[in-house]
Amino acid sequence: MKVVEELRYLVLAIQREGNRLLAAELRPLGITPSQAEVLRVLRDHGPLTLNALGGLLVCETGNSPSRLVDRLVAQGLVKRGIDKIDRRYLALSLTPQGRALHRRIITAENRLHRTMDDRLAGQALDETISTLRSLADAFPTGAALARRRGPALAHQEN
Amino acid sequence: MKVVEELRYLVLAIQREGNRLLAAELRPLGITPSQAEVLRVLRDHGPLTLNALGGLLVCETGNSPSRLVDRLVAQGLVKRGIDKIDRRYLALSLTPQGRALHRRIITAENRLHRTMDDRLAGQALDETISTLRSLADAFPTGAALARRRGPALAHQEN
DNA sequence: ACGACACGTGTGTCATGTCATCTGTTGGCC
DNA sequence: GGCCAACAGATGACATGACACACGTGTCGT
Repeated sequence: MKVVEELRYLVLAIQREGNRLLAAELRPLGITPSQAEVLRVLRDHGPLTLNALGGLLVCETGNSPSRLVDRLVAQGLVKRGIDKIDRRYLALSLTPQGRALHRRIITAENRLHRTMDDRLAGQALDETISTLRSLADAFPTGAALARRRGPALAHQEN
Repeated sequence: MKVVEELRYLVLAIQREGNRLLAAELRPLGITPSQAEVLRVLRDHGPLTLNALGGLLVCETGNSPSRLVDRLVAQGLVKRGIDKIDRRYLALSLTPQGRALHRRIITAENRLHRTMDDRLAGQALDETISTLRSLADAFPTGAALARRRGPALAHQEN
C-alpha cells in the first residue's frame, strides 16, 4: 500500500473512532460532536452569521450549516437573531443554557483527550501535528482551523 | 488548544477534505468513496460474508454494511450469493463489471494521492504514520486496517 | 426432537455531509 | 423609482454512519 494511501485510511479510521468515542461521551448531554463544535465556535467567536460560522467549522465544509443550527435552536442552546440593518444576516449566539452546556462539553471532551493522550504516550506528536498541518492548511477546513487558532487563541485554553 | 485536541481537529479536517476530493474524482464513475472501499476489499479478499466485509472496512464500524452493499448490487458491481450450507451467510464477490470499475477507481485514487504527495513533500511521513498507527491500532477500525495490511499485502501494490 | 439461544443479516430511525436549487433581501445601475 | 445581479440563508435529494431492534436460520443442550 502506498504511504499516502495508508495515511488516508489511518486518518479515516482515527476520525471515525474519535467521533464514535466523543459521541458516546456527549450522548448523556443530548448533543452530537458536530453540535458541540458549533457551541464551541459560538462561545469563542462572539455572535456570528451563518456564513461566518460555517467558515470556522471543520465539521461542515459545504453550504451553510442551517440544519445543524436548527436543532441547537430547537434545544434552546443557540439564539438566532436577525440583523436589523440587513435582514439577510443572522446573528447566532449562545443562550445561557448553551453556555452552561458548553462547560459540561469540555469535561466530556477532556475524557476523550485523556484517552488519546494515553494512546499517544511517547510518540513524536509535534512532528505529526506539523505534517498534518501542512496537509490541512491547503484546504478550506484546514484554513478554518487556522482562523480559529489565530485570532482567539487566548480564549481557547481549557 | 491542547495538542491532542489540535490533532483531533486536524484529523477531522483532513478526512473531510480528502473525502470531498475523492468523491469528486469518483463522481464520474458513479460511485462514492465508501463504495470504492467495498470494491477494493472485495477484490483483495476473495468472497466475503457481510460480517467479514464489515470487519475489513474502515468506513463502516457499526453493524453490517447491508445498505452500502445493496447499492453496489443494484448497480451490478457486486454479486450477492447465499451460502448453500448455512443460509445465514452471504457470499459477496465482484462481478466482471465490478472488477472493471475497480481499475478505473485506482486511477482516480492515484490522482488524489498525487495531490497529497505534493502537499506532503519534504515531510517526515514515516514518523507520522507510526504515530497515527499507534493511535488507530487500539480501535476496531484500526484493527481492520491492520488485518488488511497483514494477510494480503501482495495484492495491494497498485 | 425440541426449545432456548446465538448469530448473520435486514430494517427503522436519527443526524450528518454534500450538492444543487430555491427564496427572500439588498445594493447598484438605469 | 424600478429592474436585476449578488448575496445570505433555507430546502430537497441522496448517501452515509451509528444505534437499536426485528427476523430468519442454525446450534446445542437436554
